[in-house]
Amino acid sequence: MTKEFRVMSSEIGAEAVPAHRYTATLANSIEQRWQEYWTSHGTFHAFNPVGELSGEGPVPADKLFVQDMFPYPSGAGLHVGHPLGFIGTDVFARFHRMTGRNVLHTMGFDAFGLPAEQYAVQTGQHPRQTTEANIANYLRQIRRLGLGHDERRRIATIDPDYYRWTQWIFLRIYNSWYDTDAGRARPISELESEYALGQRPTPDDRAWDELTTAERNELIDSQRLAYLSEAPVNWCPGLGTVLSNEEVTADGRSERGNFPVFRRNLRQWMMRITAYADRLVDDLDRLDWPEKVKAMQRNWIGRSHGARVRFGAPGGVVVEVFTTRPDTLFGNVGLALAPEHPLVDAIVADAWPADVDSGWTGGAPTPAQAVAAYRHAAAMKSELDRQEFKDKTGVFTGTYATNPVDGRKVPVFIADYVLMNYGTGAIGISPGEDQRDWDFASVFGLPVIHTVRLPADFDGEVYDGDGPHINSGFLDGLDIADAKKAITAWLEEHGHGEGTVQFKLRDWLFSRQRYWGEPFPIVYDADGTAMALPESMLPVELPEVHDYSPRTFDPEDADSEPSPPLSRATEWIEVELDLGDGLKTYRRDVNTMPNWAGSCWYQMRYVDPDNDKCLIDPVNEEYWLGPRPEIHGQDDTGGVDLYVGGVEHAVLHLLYSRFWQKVLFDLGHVSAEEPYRRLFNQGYVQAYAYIDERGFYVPAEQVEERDGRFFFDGKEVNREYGKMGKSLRNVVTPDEICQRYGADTFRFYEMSMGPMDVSRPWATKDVIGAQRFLQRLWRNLVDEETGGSRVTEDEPDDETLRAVHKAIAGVREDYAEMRYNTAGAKLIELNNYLTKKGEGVPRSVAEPLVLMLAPLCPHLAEELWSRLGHSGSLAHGPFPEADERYLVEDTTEYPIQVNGKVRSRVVVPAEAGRDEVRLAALAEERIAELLGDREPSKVIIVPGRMVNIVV
RNA sequence: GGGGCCAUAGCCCAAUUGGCAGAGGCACACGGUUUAGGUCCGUGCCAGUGUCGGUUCGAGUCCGACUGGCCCUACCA
Repeated sequence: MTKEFRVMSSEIGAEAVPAHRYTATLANSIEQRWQEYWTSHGTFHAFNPVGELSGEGPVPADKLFVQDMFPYPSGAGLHVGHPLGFIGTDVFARFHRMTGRNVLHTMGFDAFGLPAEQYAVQTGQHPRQTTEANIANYLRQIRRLGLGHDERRRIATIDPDYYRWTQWIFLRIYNSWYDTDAGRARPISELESEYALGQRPTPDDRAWDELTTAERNELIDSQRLAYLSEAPVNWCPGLGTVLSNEEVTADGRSERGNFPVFRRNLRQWMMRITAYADRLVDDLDRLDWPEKVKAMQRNWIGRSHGARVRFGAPGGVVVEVFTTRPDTLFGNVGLALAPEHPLVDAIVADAWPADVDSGWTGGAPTPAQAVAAYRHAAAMKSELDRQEFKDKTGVFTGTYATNPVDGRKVPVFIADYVLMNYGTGAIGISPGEDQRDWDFASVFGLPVIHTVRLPADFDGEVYDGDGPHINSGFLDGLDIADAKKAITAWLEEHGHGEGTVQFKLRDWLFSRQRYWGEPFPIVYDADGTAMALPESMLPVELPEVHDYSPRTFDPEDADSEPSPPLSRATEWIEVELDLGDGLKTYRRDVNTMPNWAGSCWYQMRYVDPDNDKCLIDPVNEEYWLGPRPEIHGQDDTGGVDLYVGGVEHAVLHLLYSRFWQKVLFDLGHVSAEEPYRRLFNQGYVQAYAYIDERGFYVPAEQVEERDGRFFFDGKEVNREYGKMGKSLRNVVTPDEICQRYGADTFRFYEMSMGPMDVSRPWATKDVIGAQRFLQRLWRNLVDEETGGSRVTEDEPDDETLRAVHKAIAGVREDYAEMRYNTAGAKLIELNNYLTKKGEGVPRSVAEPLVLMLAPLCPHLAEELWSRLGHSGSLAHGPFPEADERYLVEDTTEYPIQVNGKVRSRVVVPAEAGRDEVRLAALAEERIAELLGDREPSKVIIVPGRMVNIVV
C-alpha cells in the first residue's frame, strides 16, 4: 500500500509540492510515528485502584468510562460508516483525558457468532482461526485511526479466560431464584434451607423431609433463574437450530436464511428475565438514555394493568380471561379462547344448541368436529397468513359461560386472533370498546353494548375514550379509572377474579444448537438430571470437532430432531467426575449459549480484564461503575458513563445486559444496578448507490454528476440512497481515505459531517475540505519550504486574544456536549482568522489552537505540540481554559427592530443599562426618522440581544 | 393500524434554545500564484427555513393540521 502510494505521489509531481507541506504522505508518517509512541509509552493506560492494572499512587476521583458497543469482527472489514461512533467516543475520551480525568476507553470483540461457524462448515477451517484473523485485521484498521484505547484491556468473548466468567455468571444465575417478597434474586441454597427449616411451605404443605429427592429437585429447579423447559420453541429444520422469538420474522421464518420455523416442544435452557420485568421497566426512569430507546424497551416489556376474570362454564369448568378493561364487563357478549387453549376440550358441548346460528358452526355437525376442523386450519396457517388475513374467524364451542357480574349466559368461541401465549389465552369479547372484538362480533352477529357514554358528535363504531359508564349496573356514572377500581374490588370481594399485571415480555430462550459459542457448565447424570459443575471446573472449553454443522433437515420437516454439532464430540460429552457422590459418569450439555451472552457483561471485564480470582474486583467495579449519587443524583444506578452505539440494539442486547446486571447486583457481586448510565445512539453513515438501465449496480466512485443527473461510462444511471455495502458497489473504506488524506483528515471530516446522532451521506469529494483546513493550520505554524517554525514569541494583539478565547470557550463546550461538527467549525474559524492575519502565529495562540485540535486530530496535534518544543504527549492535557476578560466586549451592537423588522442598529457600551439602550435606540437617526412623531406603544429590550420598538 | 424522528442555500450542516437566518465545509464564479494543469492564496455568489394556520412585540425554534422521507412495532385483549 505504501509503495503504491509513492508511485501515485510521484505521478502527480511531488517536486511541485513544497517539501514540508502537510500532504497525505507526511500525515501518514506522522500518524505512524505517534501511534508507535502512544503504544510504547502506554499513553492511554487507565489505572485501576487495585490489582494488576493499578498505578503507583491513588487514582483520581474524577473518572470517566466510555464504551463503544461491542463490535463483531466481520471478515468484510470496516467501511467508513463503522468508525463513526468509535471516533466520536475517542474524541470524547481524549477531551476529558486532557482535562485531567482518569479515562477508561478500550474495545474488545464479540467474537462468537455464526459467520465464522458457517465459514467453518463450508471450508473446514476452525472458527477460531477465522475469527482471530478477522480480529487482527479489524485491529489493524482501527489502530490506523489513532483511537486512544487501553490495549491492555482488550478482550474477546472467545477467549477461555473470558468465557470462563460468562459460564460463571450462568452458574450464579442457575443457582439463584427470585424472591418476590424481597423483590430480588437470592442464592438457591437459601430457598432450600427455608424449605428445610419449614420457614417456607411446600406447594402441597408436606414437610421437606417427606418429599422424595426427585420431588425436592423438581421444586427447587422450577424456581431457578436459569431453568430447563419443555416449552414450545421455534425449531428451524433448515438451519438445524432453535431460534429465539427475536430471530424469527413477523412472517414466521428465520431472520437468517429465511427458512420456515415451526413451533415444537424441546428441552431448552431458559432465563427467567420475566422475574425482572417490573424493575426493567421502572428503572428506565433512572437512566440517561434516549427516550426513543426507553419507549422501545417499555413497549417490548409491555406491562399492562388489568384483571383476571373467571367465567363459569357447564361441568364446573372455569375459564379465566385477562382484560385491561374490566370496567367493560357489563358489555361483554362472549368469550374467545385461543384454539390451542387446554380447556377447549373440556368445554366443547356434545351437540349444537337447537337454535344455533349456522354461521357459528363452521358447517360441522357437532361442536367437537367444528373445533377440530378449526384447530387444524389454525395450525396450518402460517404467521404470515394470520397477518395478511386480519378478518376475524372462529367457531362456537356450543357452550355458554356465565358472566360473573350480571349472570348473563354468553357464548364461548375459539378464535385464532386470541394468542395462547399472552395473558390466559382467553379473552372476554367487549365489542363496544375494542376494535378487534367489534370486528369479531360483527362477523358473528353478536350484539354491541356500549358501556361508556359516547360523545355527542361520535359516529364511529368503537369508542375507547373516557366518559361516564352506562349500561353497567353499579359502575354507571363512573369514569374509566374509577370503574376499573370499583369492578376490580368487586371481583376480588366475590372471588370472581383479581387485579393483575400482565407482560408481553417472555422468558429468554438461552440454548443454541451451535458449535461456536460458550458451552454450558452443566452435566447430566444417568437419570438425565442437570447438575451444575463446580466453579473449579471452569472454563468448560469447546472440544475440537470434525464437522461444525448442526445436522440440518428438509426445511419443511417439522418433526425432525435437533442434533447439535457438539453431540458428535463423543469423547468430550462423556466425562467422569466427582460431584460429591464419588466418581461417576456424566454427559455434558451439547448446547451452546446464544451470542448475547458474552456481550451481557463485557463492561465489567474491561474494568478488570486479567482478574483470575473473580469476575471483577469490587473495588475496581465501584470505582469505574459504581453509583455516584453526589454527581448524578440520589437515583443514580451506576454504570458506564457513556455508552455509544447504534439504535439497532435498543431492545435485546440492552435488555439482556440490564437483566444480568440486576442479577449480579442482587447477589452482591456488583454495586451498580444498571450497566449503562448514559446511552447515546450515533447515526449512520449512508451512501448513494447507482443502478444502470439493466438494474445492475455500478461502481459508485466512477459515477459523474452533471446538472443533477448521474452518468456512468457515459450512460445515465439512477441514484438511490441507503446503506453502504459490497452488493451496492458503494463501499468506501477508512483504509483508502487514510491513505489518500491521512487519518486525522478522515477523523476531522467524519466528525464535521453533522451531529453525532444524525445519519448522513458519505461524500468523498468533501473530504478535501478537512484536508485543506489541516494544511492551512500546519502552514500557519510550520514553514512549508524549510520545515522551520513560523511560531513567534510575540504577544498577540487584543483582537487575536479575543478570537482565541472565544474559540476556547465555544470548543470546550462543544466537546463536552459531543457537538464535534461545530467544535471543528470553530477551529476552522480561528485558523482562518490567523491565516488572514498572515504573520507568524504567536506561541500563546498556537499552543491553545494545537491543544484544542488534539481530540479531533491527535496525531497532527502531537506533532505540532512537540515542534512547539514540548517533550512528551499532550494526551493528558492541559486543555486550554478561556479567560473571561477576553469574552466580554466593550461595546454591544444592538439591532433595532420596528414592529419585528430590523431597521437599523446602534452601538452602546457593553455595560449600558436598559434605559441607556432605549434612549440610544430611539435617538438613532434612521429610527427617529422612521418613527416621526409617533409615540412607541412599547419598547422591548433584550439585554445584549436586540431592541424592538412597537408602534 | 399504532408509536417515534426528521425537513434551513445546488449538497452536507450552524443559528446563544423565542431575539439580527449563516459559523464551517463541498460545489460554483472571478482574480492571484504557476510554462500549464493541479495544489495553494484571495474575493464573491446562493436560502427566508416543506405547506397552511395559530400564539407572540418578535417564530427556523412553541402549538395544531397537512405533505414528503426515515425508523420501530404490529391481532399483546
